[in-house]
Amino acid sequence: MQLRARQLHFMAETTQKTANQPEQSELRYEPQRIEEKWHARWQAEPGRYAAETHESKRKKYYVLEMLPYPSGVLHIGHVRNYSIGDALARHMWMRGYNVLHPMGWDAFGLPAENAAIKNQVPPRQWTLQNIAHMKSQMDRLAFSYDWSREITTCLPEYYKWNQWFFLKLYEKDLAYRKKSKVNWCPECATVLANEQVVGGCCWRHEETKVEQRELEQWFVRTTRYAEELLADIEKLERWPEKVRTMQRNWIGRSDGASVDFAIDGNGKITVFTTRIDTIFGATSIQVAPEHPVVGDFIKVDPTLQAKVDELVSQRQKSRESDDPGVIDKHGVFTGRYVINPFNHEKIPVWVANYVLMDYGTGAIMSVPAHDERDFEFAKKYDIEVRVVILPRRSEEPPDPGKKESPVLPYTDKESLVINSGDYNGLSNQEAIEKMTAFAEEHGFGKKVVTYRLKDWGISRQRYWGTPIPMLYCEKCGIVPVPENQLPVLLPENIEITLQGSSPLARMPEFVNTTCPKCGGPARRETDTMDTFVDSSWYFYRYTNPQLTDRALDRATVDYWFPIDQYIGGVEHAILHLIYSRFWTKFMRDIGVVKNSEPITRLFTQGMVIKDGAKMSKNKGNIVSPDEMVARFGADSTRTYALFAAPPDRDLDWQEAGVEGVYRFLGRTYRFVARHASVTRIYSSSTLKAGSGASPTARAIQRKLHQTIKRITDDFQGRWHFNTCVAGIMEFVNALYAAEEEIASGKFPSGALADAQRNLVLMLAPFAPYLAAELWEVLGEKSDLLRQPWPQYDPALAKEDEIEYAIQVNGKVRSRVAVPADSPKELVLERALADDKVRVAIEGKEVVNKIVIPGRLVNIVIR
RNA sequence: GCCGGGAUGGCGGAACUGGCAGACGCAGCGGACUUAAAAUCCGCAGGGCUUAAAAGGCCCGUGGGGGUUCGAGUCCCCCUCUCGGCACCA
Repeated sequence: MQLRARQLHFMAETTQKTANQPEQSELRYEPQRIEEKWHARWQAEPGRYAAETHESKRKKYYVLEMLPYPSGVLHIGHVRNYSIGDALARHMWMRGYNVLHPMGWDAFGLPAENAAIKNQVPPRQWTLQNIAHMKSQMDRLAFSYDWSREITTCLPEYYKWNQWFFLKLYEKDLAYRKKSKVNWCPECATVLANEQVVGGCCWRHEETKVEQRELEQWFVRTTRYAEELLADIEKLERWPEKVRTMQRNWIGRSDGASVDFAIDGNGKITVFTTRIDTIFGATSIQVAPEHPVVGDFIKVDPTLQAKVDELVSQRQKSRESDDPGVIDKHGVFTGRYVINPFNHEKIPVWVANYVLMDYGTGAIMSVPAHDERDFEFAKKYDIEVRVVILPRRSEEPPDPGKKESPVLPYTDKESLVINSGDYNGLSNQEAIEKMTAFAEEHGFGKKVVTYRLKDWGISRQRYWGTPIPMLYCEKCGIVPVPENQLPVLLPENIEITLQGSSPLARMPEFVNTTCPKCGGPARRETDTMDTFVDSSWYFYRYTNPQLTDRALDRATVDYWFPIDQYIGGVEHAILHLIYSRFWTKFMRDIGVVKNSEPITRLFTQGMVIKDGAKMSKNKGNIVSPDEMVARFGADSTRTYALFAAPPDRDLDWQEAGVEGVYRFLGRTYRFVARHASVTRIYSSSTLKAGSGASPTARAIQRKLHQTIKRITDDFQGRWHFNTCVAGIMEFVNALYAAEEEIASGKFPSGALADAQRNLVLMLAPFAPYLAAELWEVLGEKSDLLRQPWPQYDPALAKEDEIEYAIQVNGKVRSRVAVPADSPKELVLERALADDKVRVAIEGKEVVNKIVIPGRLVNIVIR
């Protein structure tokens, strides 16, 4: 507080001095003065960043940064994310696009409940306070958001539509209720989605082991769209390959067959396999401990129970071990047998700890010769290893008795099926086709496609979320809340604890209601929705957030969608982005939108690192944006966030680096302010090459157009904003180098005006405050945001003369300058005439001469 | 284990399609201005050898080893380390 007061006092002094003498060389760059002045002006102009309607004649551009959780304060990671998006938005505005650049709040979620318990503040109040503060931080950083479109997911105006969409999901049989084992985080006291379990622990509490509980849950049938979600990844050409791969793996399609093995006695066990071609090599069947058949077997042989329990506890232990990767394989022989439908052999049934109940059928056929896991298991329990496939037709079959390792997959065309009755001599692919057909024909198997993707469990036993709009009536069963009764309001004034069931369940006035079907007593669903529901479709709502009679307006959505550019952390590569893609497809199928994918181009920025570690509260290496803004200004903070590293890479935050950017902005400010009087009078003019104009001025102009090209290209392509900023620095350095001539008055005024105006325009996306100030200093009244982006002119960027490096055998021996566009012959002639080159090649035989236009000459001698 | 990034001066990074490695910035050193300091402005700066010194010259150098090429930080093969994701998926 004290420091701040002193700072302000000091600034007041200098401000007065410079205001009276703007041309003095001791001009100071005072970001606080400049930024507070423009901040006040812009705050008084709320419509400043508003997009035009969908009837606009301009081409649309929808740029979006992932909406934050209102935790209380912005951190540097946010600043980086938004600085990238804001630079792009401002650039696109200047390019004449109708830009949509909205912001909102992912405002439901557990931290608000925790804060409520800790500080005795209602979640709503806590959340809204945080939002107000973070919004003011964003404004201070001059992020160009259209706040008229702001959404806050915890407000009924928004979550009403979550509920409406849920009813639609239910109508389409895309939402269903089932009793299931769920991941339970004791710390959160709630259920976690599979996606929220990281290495057996809660994604929020990395130290907390997840438990299994059985509960009635609402699920969304994401698996119905598994195939389309997978196939459409191919269309996402402008997404990072990394994210596409992660999604492909997450969906995890595998093509195979199910095969029924008749149990010796009665019943059957159905296995899933991708390698039916190896079925003659199956020497046992393995089932998951949870497989229903295990219960049946136990009824017959109760002694089995204890053995299976032991197996399960072992698995639990392995899961809790530090290295969850490779666990020991354990198994229990059930004493029972099944019949292989292909060779009618009797093979044993085992219960194995590595077989997963929730993938495939929970049962596998074990082919030790051709699968590493099966091999390991077979060796341990002394089960027969039978080779049924050879990698090449030429190879001799190995002696199975001597085998020390599995023969492994062998899926190429050269493979050869052996020891398999009628199928001997086929390739692996042919065998798969024929065997599957045979199984289908005889009714004991069929072609099956399985996915790793599971349905999305959305029930949360928490208070601070969207109430699931369903009722339970004694007579009618599950009844959806009628649409005209939405929203089901989340009650206020509730006592929040982290114990057991949902806080809502302890509120009779919420729970007890009447059934809309029969009028009898009914209970409300007391679980709330996973907050990923809110973020699955929020970006659509930005197109028309004020609508009260429907979620979206089709014409408006069709105009803005898909999102042209989405920017956020890679940590959302799977969850958020798969749910969002799913939701879009679902909305398309109920006619709410027409597009099948929500996002055209995705950009995932790198993490912010400090002192070698990811910035986090735990590590105590948090940098506060407020502090940076107070010390160096918002412009320096933003520009540094872009300058320190390319946006897709991790960024090492160094305070000295921010100071460096601050110095650069100061240099820019002083130069422009010092020579503003010229620009205020003269209009910009361009110099023609070879017109006898000042060579210094031509050099500046050349550098200017080279810089314009560099930045313009980057915005459209690689986004290496670090080099864009470096380019502007170089340009400013060039202006300083020419300052003596400029001060002397020999420098053409029109050219100086041109350089200054364009410098400010190029700066505008990165340092909006300084750019606005300098624009005004240059006597401009117009809004910089709507100024056309500088036009690149190749003729003006072109060098008159090019310096070639002259190599002899690949080593630079000399340099010669030749006029640009010199023919190769001339360049070579000059190179060979060079003294140093002559010395280097004297008495040697020149075997090759290579001229790379505009770059170098390489003379190869022997 | 599998799938992706990455490794370049004291530090962050640049070199976009194989063509002068180290742009730009930080830290450092020297100078100008100043009574002085801060601020500012100008300059130097990968390592080594040669030289009284400078200029100049020579050699080495992009995690390690090999290869392709007139030419490799960039392409190919093998390896090391590191970060991120997934992990018994049948």
